Amino acid sequence: MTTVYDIARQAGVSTATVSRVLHGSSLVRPETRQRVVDVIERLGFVPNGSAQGLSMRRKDIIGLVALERGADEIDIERSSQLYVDEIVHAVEGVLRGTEISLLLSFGPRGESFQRRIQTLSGKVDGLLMAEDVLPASQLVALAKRVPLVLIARSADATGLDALTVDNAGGVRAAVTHLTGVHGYRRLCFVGGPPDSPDAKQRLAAFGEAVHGVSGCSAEPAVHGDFSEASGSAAARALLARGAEPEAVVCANDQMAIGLMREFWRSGVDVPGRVAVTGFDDIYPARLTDPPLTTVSQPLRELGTRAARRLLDRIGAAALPPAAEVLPALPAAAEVLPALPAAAEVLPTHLVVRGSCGCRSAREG
Amino acid sequence: MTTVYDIARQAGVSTATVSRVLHGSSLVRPETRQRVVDVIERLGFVPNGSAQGLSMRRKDIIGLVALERGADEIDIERSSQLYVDEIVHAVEGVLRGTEISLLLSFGPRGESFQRRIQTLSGKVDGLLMAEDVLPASQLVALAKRVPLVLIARSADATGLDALTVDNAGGVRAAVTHLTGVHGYRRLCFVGGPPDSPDAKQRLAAFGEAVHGVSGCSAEPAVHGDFSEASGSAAARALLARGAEPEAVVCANDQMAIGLMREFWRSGVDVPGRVAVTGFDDIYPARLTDPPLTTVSQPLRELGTRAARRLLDRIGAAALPPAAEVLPALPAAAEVLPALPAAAEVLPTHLVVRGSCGCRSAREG
DNA sequence: CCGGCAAATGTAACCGGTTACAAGCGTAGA
DNA sequence: TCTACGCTTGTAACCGGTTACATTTGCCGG
Repeated sequence: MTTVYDIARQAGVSTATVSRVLHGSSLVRPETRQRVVDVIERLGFVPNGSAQGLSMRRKDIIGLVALERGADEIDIERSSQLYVDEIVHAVEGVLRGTEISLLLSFGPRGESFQRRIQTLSGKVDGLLMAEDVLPASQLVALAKRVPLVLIARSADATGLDALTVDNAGGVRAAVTHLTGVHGYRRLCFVGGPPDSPDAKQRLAAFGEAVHGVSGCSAEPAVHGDFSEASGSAAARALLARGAEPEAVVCANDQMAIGLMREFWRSGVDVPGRVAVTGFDDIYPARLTDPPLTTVSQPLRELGTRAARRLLDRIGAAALPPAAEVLPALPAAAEVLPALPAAAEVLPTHLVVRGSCGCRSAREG
Repeated sequence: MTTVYDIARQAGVSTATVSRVLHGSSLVRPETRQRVVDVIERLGFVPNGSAQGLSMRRKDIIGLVALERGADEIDIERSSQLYVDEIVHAVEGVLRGTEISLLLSFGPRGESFQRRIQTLSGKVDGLLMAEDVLPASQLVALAKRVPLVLIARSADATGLDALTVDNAGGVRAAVTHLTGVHGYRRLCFVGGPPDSPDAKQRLAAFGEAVHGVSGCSAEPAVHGDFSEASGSAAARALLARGAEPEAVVCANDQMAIGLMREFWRSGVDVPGRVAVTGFDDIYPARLTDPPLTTVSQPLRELGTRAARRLLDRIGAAALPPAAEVLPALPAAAEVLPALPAAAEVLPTHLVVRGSCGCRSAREG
């Protein structure tokens, strides 16, 4: 491979000058610069990232680590990753105005993945980590070596930067709607996998919310794994109980969709006989029949904020002007300058469509 | 940050020994190894990726570059990226059995993105590149510096490794079904953006396929950008023409969904009045009403193969046993050992559901 | 008790950039 | 003509690992 030394030789200058040209230093005489640029272009030279990283003590790479759930499943169940994908794109969007690139790693949780994360942490300037990939102890150890921002982490990781969405508020809004507007009293919750902090929070919030409504009872929850298949299974479990509930609150959209389809197959009318709500507001939620009433979470915003927070921590040189990157929720971001490690909670909101019993045109 | 020198000093050995321990060399006396390991664990040492990369002439990172279409759009139109996301996960899956990690970069095409790719190419051992991100000339230049595998690239990049799906065959299958089974004769194509090689191939194939059926006519195509919104627009354009076609073949599912929804709003029955087909078989295609008849492409397979091909090129040390990673299409992969640069085309197949006019239970 | 060989460990060069510091050069002012 | 100063450029150390080669140590048979 060609190196700065090659360039230097061919242009008749020293490597220092080549380096200056590469960085647009103003200390180079225009004609010298031109000579160097010519050679660089002719040889198609691109500096070695490792050498640069070593020398500058800065790799211009950040990492994103997340769980991969049910990766080996046979079918298209992939869509359960929509969550992560959305965040990936949001982060990438922030990085776009930057020299920094994104290194990512998904894994099934376990020792092997933990080792992967260790290695990865040596290749990056900072790390975004979603959900409970690592135990809290390892997290703080890691945070000592490399800037770390947590996404959708359960509350155990105190003292670290963390972003979450208001799961409790979302579930509360759904329950309030179902009980207040529609008057349902016998509700049931379909929960997610135990390794999801979001799922846990939603379950807990459901219990409390139902408890707060007089005459309202929570039937024993059914538990799935966020996949559509597990939603269908939940529906069957519910039907097997005999008297199904008036309304089912699902921990995510995926399962709500599976549930509705299974009900449909069994001839159970939604929302006539059973009302259903989801959580996430993923794209297909608008497409189902009836369209799904669900809690929308600001995934994009979550990713964007997490990325910006991390870059701040790293002390990234070139943050884009920040204008127009965060059109929504304009305040709060400016409160950060002091940058105390802090947990930030982003709002969620109920999107009322048809599956709760509300009349709705088939609109998005 | 702690370095091998720190470890060496504290363990009372030389850096060479530390390095040997890190790599599990058998030349270290067990008790010495233990002493070093203890220090490493106590200090939470992780080797600096840049230094390692520089020294080993190998960064253990590969890159994935793809277009980000309509990134700035206001709404959830994100789902048009489903294509890339699927491939990302497939590639990640291959890398999981490896020391290598994935660096990715999406961008809107243009000079700024091209510079980003240059920089990125200095940070990786190899590159996967989707669609027509770079002009062919730059591609060959790039391929000289770093192993390169193309995904869904148009045919202009000859002599380079490339993976594609059989777009023509898929469209042909759809047209054959619509004309043969259902007897439609007046067909129309809704095309994708001009910067998508897939879109171009599908359009061309449509023309040829229709031409091959006697009495069959192709009405002037409408062009969208792969987004659902542009599908709706296409529907309106079609309706404005007066006599709508008997069947509409869409270049992707996204647009087919938008089209169907717009038809529904306008009271045009699908498939009663107009039949519709898509391309891709993304997850929501099963959920629409009627469920979408579409051409399925093996995205996962595409990503997996591309990744393996690249790793082969790099000469990656630790490829997983290859068993069980590629359950489908078992042959052909073994033909590679010689590794001539080659274009490989993966098969597509028609998934018949309801939107073409076939009776169908609302199953997946 | 010693030469010789194998195993274990250390020394130092090298990977390819960056940059503090030194040095060269041209010109303006004395 | 000489000095000083500013603009360009070069020299070489350093970033943190790896590894060829040299060296030390331990153990064997002679």
